[in-house]
Amino acid sequence: MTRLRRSFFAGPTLEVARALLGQRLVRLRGPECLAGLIVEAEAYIGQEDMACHAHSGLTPRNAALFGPPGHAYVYFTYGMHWLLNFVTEAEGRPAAVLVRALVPVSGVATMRRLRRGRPDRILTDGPGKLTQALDIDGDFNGYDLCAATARLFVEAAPPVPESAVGYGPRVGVNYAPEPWKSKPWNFKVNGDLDVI
DNA sequence: AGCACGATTAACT
DNA sequence: GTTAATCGTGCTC
Repeated sequence: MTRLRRSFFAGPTLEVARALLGQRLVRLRGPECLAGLIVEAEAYIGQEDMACHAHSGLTPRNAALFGPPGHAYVYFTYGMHWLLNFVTEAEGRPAAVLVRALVPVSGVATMRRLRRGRPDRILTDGPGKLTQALDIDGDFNGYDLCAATARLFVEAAPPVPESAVGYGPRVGVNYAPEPWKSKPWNFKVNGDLDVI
């Protein structure tokens, strides 16, 4: 399987988010390969986007957002959860795609253990859950997903047909003013294909 | 130095 | 449907 290259992540964030649906997120952990197909993603685009962490400028926390595309932006929230993003567009322009849900395809036994024996259907169906299942934390903030030796990257997989894609407002950003609160920048694979 | 809150989850009623 | 958990960050004093 071929890995998605930096030129992919350098594209417009909405296109990248849409195209990421169905692609395979791979996390090599020691001798193991943990992987899942991306079934929900969300775009955060630029300093003008009041729901984007970059809205009030560069800080130590969000620095990776301003960095080159194809790197991870991983941040800590609610005092307990790590969330994984892929940095997009040109270096200096803060934009990213939040990975919100996966369908596990490899290393499921390990994911169950990392998720403390929870049922398979809730292993990776949320942004904080999938980082737990794939053992992704702040150590991956700023990580280059396109490096030859990367242990976290995205592999090309069959694209999801347009008929299976749902568009909606982003989750958990009700604090943001309009129009940002209602931008339909959440992309998800409709139910039936969740079990590929 | 102090404080309010979050791109969430899980365990309640 | 409601709420506790839990702490780094960024803003105010």
